[in-house]
Amino acid sequence: MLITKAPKGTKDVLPKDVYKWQYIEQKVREVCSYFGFTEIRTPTFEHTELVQRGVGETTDIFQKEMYTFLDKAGRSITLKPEGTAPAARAYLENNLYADVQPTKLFYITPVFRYENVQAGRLREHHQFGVELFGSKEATADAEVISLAFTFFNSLGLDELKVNINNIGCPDCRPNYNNALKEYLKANFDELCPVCKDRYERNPLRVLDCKNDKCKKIAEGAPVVIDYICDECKNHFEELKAELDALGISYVVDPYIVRGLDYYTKTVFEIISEDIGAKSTVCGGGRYDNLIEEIGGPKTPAVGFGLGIERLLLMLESKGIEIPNNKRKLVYIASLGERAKREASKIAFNLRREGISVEKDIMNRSLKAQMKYANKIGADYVIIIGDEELDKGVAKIKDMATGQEREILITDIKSSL
RNA sequence: GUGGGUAUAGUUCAGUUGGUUAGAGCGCCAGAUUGUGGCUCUGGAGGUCGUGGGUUCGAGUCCCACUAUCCACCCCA
Repeated sequence: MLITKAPKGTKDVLPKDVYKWQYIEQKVREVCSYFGFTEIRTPTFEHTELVQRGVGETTDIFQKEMYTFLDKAGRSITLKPEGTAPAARAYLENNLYADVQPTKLFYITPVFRYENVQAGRLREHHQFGVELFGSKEATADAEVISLAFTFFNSLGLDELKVNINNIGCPDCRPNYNNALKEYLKANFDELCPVCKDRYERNPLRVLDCKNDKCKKIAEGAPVVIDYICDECKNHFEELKAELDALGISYVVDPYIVRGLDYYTKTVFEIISEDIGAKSTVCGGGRYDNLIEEIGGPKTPAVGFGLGIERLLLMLESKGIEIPNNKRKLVYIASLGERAKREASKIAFNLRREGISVEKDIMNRSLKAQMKYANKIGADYVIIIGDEELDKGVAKIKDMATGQEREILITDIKSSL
């Protein structure tokens, strides 16, 4: 029973839908090439420690959503829950930082999180992601945001809601953390056990605790953006100026707190209200400490992740049709033993010349073959019976118009 | 981790206060003058009513559990 069911939160992409994925992937590659981003493919699983250092120990992802197991040699392995840490690891491992900078990468990859399933939320989903290593400039942030923007536009999505925020850097975050802790201190005893832990390790996360009491306490808490240092403030202003210049409209949302610990300074997200639960389609930001955190040289970086399943839902809800350009298809209908054999030969030869050809492999009647040809959307049907065979001719029927004419078998290719 | 809905043919769904052989549309297959698709008509195949218990003379229908699935909270893409 269970073996005929894909695991919870996973989905098959069926032949009738594959063209949508191929179209999206094609657009990804196209737009990325315009921006000079090149593709990288990293493994499906990584050492658990990389993921741990990458997304951070205090995140939901690390604490309850990882697919982690021991391999046969006792190594702890985790299916990647996001694409940034693996890309950063590959950047380091392959010394890409030693090449000319910046390094601009993109990827399309499955990611895995053990979550409760709902509309637009799966346990395995696919992300198109982009990582720009080596630049600390706000123009790099804008480059990445504008890439996402252009990508959406290329699919016909233009009324986008881009939210941005700046959550500070290691220099100024402590100021904010202190202010926040000072604020939280009064009600420390009321906090849930998890938040008591967060209070020391990463107080920012207390702000998005699900516990009702914690939420209540967090309501009047100070906002990060009021506490950031001059450098962060300038960075933020520079980003806004850059986006203004590009004509990309955005909203400053001081409450964006991304769910990954590695973010510094810029964070942003692109929201879609109409794909079931209101949700993020694209989320990203700057992470200037991650590379160093996982053992590399201090390297500024910025990137985003974009959920392809959610993107598909969004396109559907907006009524945007994805083009499905089918190839011209020929069906060879045959009647009689000799004609059947001849049909096989003709099909084989045409296929080797780059034409899409189908023929009967079900031993059906001519009528049934015609029906089949119609159902699979054949543009032309070549009909061969023993009568035709004797004369060296075949009938060719244009399925759209219903018109039929007789041609020489040797002329089939030129008649299509 | 929390809450709610649903579970009957391949699919979308009916199924009357529990009562005999569980139905329809679509799809699939086959026929409707001998070698021709779409439209129409006719026929056919296909269901241990999610699984396991219980109540009852009798359960697709009522009760419980489990599982699956959908939706939402939270969080995320």
